[in-house]
Amino acid sequence: MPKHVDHEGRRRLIAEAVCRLADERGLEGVTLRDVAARAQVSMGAVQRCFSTKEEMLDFALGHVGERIGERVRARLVRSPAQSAGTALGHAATEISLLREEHRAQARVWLAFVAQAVVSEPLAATLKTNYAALEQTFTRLVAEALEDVADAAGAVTEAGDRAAAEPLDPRREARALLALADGLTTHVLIGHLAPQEAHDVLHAHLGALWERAAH
Amino acid sequence: MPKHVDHEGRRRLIAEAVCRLADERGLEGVTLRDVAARAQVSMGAVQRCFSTKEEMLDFALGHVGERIGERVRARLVRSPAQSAGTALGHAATEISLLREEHRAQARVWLAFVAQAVVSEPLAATLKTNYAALEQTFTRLVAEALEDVADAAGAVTEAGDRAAAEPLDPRREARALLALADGLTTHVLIGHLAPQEAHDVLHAHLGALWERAAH
DNA sequence: CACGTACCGATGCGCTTGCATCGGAACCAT
DNA sequence: ATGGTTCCGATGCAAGCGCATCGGTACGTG
Repeated sequence: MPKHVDHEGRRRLIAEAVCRLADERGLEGVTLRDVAARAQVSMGAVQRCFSTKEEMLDFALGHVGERIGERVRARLVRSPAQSAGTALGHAATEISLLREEHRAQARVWLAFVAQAVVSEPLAATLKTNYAALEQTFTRLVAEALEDVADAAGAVTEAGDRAAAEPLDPRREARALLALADGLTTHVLIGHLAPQEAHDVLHAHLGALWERAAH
Repeated sequence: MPKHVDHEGRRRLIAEAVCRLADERGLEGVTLRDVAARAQVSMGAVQRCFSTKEEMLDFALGHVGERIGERVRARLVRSPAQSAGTALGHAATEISLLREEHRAQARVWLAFVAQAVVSEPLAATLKTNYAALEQTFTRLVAEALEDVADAAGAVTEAGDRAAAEPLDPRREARALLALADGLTTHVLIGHLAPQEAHDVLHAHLGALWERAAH
């Protein structure tokens, strides 16, 4: 058995080079040669790790998706003492990628989303990620709504609670996810300032609590 | 004075060819040769209309933006008899590009948004369009909120009206716009069905009326 | 210590891209 | 008619692309 290298590690290394390039010049500006140069490996090494360019991009997308998912999860375990409501707020803020240091991730994400519209493998990877996020957020919303409803119920002693439209946790999670994505996009193209997007997002969450409490 | 051709008309013709191609293969798949072929003109004609490819894409983006803006405006004047609230609902539905026949426009729009992140001219064109949309929606939201507040005020006779967080029309308009964009994106990549996105959007609007009426 | 195997980096190939060039066709004023 | 001007479509060109290939190198085993 001759020489052995850490293939998986190299794949991740290359994936991050892809991300850095996609951040700077967009996905169109990502070429095998530039990726190799940025990852400090030769072009042959890139080709041995991924049999085709699309496979490389797909892996890079999965890599970014994992990082984002990890960040949300990390944020949740980092602030467990607080209420489910604030946890949801933190998760939503995290997923919006509004902070300057995550702007690059946001650009990469948007580039991949646009590409996924015309690339079936990318779309599949993307859908898996969104499905996981939706599940996480649905759970968070459900917990937060229960908390608020309980608190309100204790105060009004189970008073007038006949919502015209019942709050569906999954629907609210979907709204939150879509809103976060839309805000991220609008910040990226410069239509909104990060602070403005943050305000909109938290106003939406505030409205959600208000409705939950009646 | 020798031969003269309708330059502006040809530019629009080419812009629509660009859109058809961007819909099918994404913006990366748009080449001068394919555009020329699709628009039934020679490559030289394309080059005479636009001095560079980026200028062509920028014009095409402006073209799409106009079409979308026009559709929203047309929808508004088509249903003037109804309340400001339903008008806002129609406009929001229209801007979400959820209907199958507008899916192509949505794909093109998303492709341009992604490209604008790394292209300053495209970003400028995009920002202009979003600014106009935000203004339109802010006005619609303000009118709708007034209507609802008046109606609620008449019933409760100016009763308990101390919103914890006052409804800012512009902020609500921004939320609506971002939500619509996010939902459109999620439909495009197949994460949500059009019907599901429609439900989320109208649930959001419903919540807005509920809050406005207290 | 030497052998064979698995990896590496460089180079080549065919193709496509955006853009520049140019001879000829089409038009309007004279 | 006719001349001059404007437009057109084909072709050329250099650069860059993804991918395939191949001799050399370094490693782990017998």
